Amino acid sequence: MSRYEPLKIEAKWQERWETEQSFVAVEKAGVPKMYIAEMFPYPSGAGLHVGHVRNFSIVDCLARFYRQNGLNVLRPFGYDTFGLPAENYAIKTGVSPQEATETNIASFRKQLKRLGYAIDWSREFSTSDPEYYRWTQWCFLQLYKKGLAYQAENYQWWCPVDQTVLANEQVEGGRCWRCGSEVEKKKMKQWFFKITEYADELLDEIDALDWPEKIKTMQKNWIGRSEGAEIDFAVDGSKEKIKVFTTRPDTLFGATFLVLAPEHPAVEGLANDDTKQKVDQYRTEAMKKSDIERQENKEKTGVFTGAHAINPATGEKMQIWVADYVLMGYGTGAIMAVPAHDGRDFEFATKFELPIRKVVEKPETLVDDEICYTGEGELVNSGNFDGEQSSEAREQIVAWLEQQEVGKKKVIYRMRDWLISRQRYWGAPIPIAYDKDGKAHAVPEDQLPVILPKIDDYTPDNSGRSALAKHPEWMEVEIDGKKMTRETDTMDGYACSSWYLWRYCDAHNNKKAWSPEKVNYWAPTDVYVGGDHAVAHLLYVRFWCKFFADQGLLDFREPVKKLLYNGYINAPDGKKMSKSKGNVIDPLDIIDQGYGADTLRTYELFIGPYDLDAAWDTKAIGGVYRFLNRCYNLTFGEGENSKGEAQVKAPLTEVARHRTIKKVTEDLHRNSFNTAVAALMEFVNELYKNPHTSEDLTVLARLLKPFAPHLASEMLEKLGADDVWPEWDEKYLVSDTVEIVVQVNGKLRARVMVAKEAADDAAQLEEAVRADEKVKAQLEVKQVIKVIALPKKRLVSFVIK
RNA sequence: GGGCGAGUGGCGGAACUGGUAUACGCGGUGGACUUAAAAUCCGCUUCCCAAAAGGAUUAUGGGUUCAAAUCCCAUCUCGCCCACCA
Repeated sequence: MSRYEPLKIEAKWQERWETEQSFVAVEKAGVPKMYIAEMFPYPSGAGLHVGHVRNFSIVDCLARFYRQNGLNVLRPFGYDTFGLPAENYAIKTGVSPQEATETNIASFRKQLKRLGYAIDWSREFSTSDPEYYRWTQWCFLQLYKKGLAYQAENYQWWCPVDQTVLANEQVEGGRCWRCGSEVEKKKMKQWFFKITEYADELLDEIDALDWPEKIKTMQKNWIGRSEGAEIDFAVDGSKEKIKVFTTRPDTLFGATFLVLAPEHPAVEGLANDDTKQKVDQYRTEAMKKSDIERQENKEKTGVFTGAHAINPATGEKMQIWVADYVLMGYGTGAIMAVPAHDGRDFEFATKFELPIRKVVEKPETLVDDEICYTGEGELVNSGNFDGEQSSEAREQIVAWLEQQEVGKKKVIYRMRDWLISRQRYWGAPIPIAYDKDGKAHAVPEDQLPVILPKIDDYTPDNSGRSALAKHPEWMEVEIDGKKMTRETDTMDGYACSSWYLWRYCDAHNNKKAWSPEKVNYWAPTDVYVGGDHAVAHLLYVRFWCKFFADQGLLDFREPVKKLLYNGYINAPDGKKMSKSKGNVIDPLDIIDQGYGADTLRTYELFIGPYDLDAAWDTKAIGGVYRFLNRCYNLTFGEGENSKGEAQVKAPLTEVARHRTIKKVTEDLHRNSFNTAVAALMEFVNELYKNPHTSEDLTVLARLLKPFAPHLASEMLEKLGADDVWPEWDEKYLVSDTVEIVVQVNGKLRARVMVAKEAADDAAQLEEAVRADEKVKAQLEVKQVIKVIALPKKRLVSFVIK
């Protein structure tokens, strides 16, 4: 008898798939397509880890499942290669990012092949290929042409360690997402993509997406739409006006002072001789503080500017203060303070003894002893608006302000435009050059790509520019006959990953970024699988999709139909795997220990629901190996461990077979991989116990193939069968007699076998159940008040007294 | 502080629409095979009780229902996201 030797089987099938180019996808008119992808990885020097394997195995399982179901499947693969780690590695070791990336990709590719993934390798690319970033630069130019790529000088997040600016999305709790160091504010001229242009659409279409609620909520929070009004407050004795944003214009009559952010440009002109020194000192100190420090101390601080504003509703003079609880980055950087109806204003007013005026009456039903009431209610002390409901007064007051031209309705977003300049070498150069007056010009499309030159010293020079600035020979360029200087910033890596899903559909087009026919055949991506980038990447792809749809280059406005967000694989102790802790599990080690790729893949799908984090269990993987071994023995064994081929048709396994087909099929449709594997295990246990047929084994192998493709292929070859996904017949799932559960006063008291015909009718069912001895004994002494017979649920419930 | 989600054996988890709680796997344990071990195969394994009968049990306390892990309310715990956002 032969033994299950996964490594041998796997090498054989991997070689065959390679030579036969088994997974090359071709557009086929009239055949339903299925485009499945994972979020492409950054190929780090550490190689694949088990977290990747989980992510990729989900994709592969679905891709193979749909392929077996006759769909035209696209399952591509690529690499997100630009980024800091390669550059920092280069600075440390002198190995160029180009070289390191190539080496890393080679090892990733080797590992991926050893996992037996059904990848269309003909479409492979990485974002640092000039032939790829040529089109990333082209995308930039399209945005530039439409005014959606622009330059602005402003305070930006700056990471002093990585020496680059960061997008808002890359600042996590005041720290750099890459290196964890505290970020600073630095005033710089930078490139932006105008994602806010699409803020409303990005927000409004979230609800319709078949994405996890968690991700949808995060995106909504991130966009952070708020509706309100912008109101002008005249400065007393000056022509100056201060614009404030408020979501509660209904409380305007209760605004008793204004507060400006320390960075607010108007502050300077407001201070008088008496207050100037104090104001300047407060501003300097506040601006020195990092955001983390500002957040740590929530005790309100602030200074009076000495100036007053006029409340446009009451005509009253109100003091103008400076305080750091007002943020320059949100709204207008100035607020009207309504201490009676805002907690923060209340705290501030109490501390500095500023007036508090109630303008919203708490509904009497509310017995709330809070002095500051932030809810809705009837307006008081509000002139003509007294007696209105606050929720309705909002509109009325705004209309009144609009009439007097001192305010207007306004919607603002928490989301900022996307800052894409990076002062680093290892990224796609921004295709812009400056003339001698410093004016920006687009590099003509026929001069793309702007090649990232090979250099020796990658260290930024501390000037706020990338290492490219040290190469004047590269920076010089002639455009339309004029000498110009190239932009030395490169693009955020997220720009590169914002369109790769479409490049997969037409990966080697050297005339265009993609041909719309090909992309519109495959895309949008039907299933996109990842465990990271909940906001940034997934928001950017949606943004570019809408933009390119508007340019007529895509027929769809949402790039991802279904998003699966998989959980992490943690170390056995539940902690994150990390190199420094030395608790990393190497997938190749597991394979080479003799378990093989099939066991590893199946184990990672069996470990738990795909969307939850799971802890690696070194022992549990043995259980999956035993299961595959049993599959092998059923097919290749000579009877020692199985009951062999049945001479007659075996009704027992027939039922189990159809039940299993149904269960596995339905489970895969709802992405319940762990229960699908469990169903296969049950089926195998059944086959061990009962005489079975080669039909049983064929079905087993077909159902097993998405999980353990090598072994399943080997089994199918032996059985002389194809891998077409089997169908179940409901007729096998109903038997002549059915088990009826009998409950008495809600408790399970008996299980009674009843003929199916009788069980299908409520009256007959009750009669049949009452005939049972055990049930009789239960019902004998007491009076039956109510009987509920449910044929469909196979249940009878008695209530007795 | 606000929002969302989750709490089921020794462990990972199953129960999809309220209807047999604890599938499947790990671990544990008993047996078969073996001189022995490994591998393999076959049992048992939520808890209480010597066994059966029986009882209890899905974080805790209430409620709705003939029937609740599932629905509702409150409390506790954990996780994630947002957060001086006007």
